Amino acid sequence: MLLPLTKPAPRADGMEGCPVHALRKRLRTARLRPTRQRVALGWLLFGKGHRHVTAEMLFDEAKSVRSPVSMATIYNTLHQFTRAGFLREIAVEGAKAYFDTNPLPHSHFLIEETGALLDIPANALPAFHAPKAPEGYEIDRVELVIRVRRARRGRQ
Amino acid sequence: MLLPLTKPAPRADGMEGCPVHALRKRLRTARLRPTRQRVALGWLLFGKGHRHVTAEMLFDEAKSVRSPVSMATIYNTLHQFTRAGFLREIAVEGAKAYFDTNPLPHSHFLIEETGALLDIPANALPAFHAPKAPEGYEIDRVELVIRVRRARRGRQ
DNA sequence: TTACGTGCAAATAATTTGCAGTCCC
DNA sequence: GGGACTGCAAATTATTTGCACGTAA
Repeated sequence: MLLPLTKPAPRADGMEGCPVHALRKRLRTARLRPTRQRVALGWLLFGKGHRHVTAEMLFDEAKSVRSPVSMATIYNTLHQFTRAGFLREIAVEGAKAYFDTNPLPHSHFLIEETGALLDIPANALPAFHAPKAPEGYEIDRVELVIRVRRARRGRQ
Repeated sequence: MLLPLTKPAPRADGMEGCPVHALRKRLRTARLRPTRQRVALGWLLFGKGHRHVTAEMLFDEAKSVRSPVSMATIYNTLHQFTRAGFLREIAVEGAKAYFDTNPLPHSHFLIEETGALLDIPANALPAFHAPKAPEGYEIDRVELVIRVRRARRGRQ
């Protein structure tokens, strides 16, 4: 939001600039018909650097650019994009689900006052060794969220 | 649940055995009147090793031991206990909130198939250095959840 | 043409709230 | 006795579903 901490990383998925035709192709590859709604949402999601969005944020954004889409379609699309590997769903607190346009494994700061998410730059987080999974289980993914709050009196 | 991975750690909060009078005292210290409902829920929560419960689990348990408590009271009590430092709320996926009777910082395995939480034994997780918080912010807490799933064909 | 998509409205799920009545100090 | 607490039911919030209609291939 206000913090310069996360200069949008260059996209690792070959969708830079994301001209509409590339997006349509990408949708087709995922066996998703490039409908007006999906293209509009894809454009909003992937058109400008990585983002963390909620269904509601995307709904409002679509409306504000005159491509209104129903909530049902927002949810359908977010889940289809997630299944296709374009997005990653992030479980934070509360009922609200976040979707991250960077599907690669990485960690987040959660600003407690606003509920905003911030990528933690890979170089800011020393690698750590995940523990062995319990007997009979295997690790699917590691979710690290560091909850931060405004420091009192500007220190820290 | 079935896994021997987490032998309930000895309680660090002086509530071993948790005789009712100690619980009542503890509630009073937190400026919570030791009502029938709060004592019953405290007994269920703290009476036997550490646990990860949802509001619904606690509701059902209270009913099953013939101390039925309304959902509103379950939620009130869980939040009051959390504010008092007896519990820690854990944000996992989905709308459902978990409350951990171990309020000290520690991490969890999430069994994806069942949604069950498992403490990660401190010695199984090498310490790692948290990154510096963004400018103007300070770290409140670190939440690490390692999502695991059944390994295919018994291997790991 | 026709299977896939979309939008609406109603349904769910988890949680919160308002308030009349109850109980602890 | 009086304020803190509880229970009920209705309200909220986030999300899902069912189904008639629309639209891309």
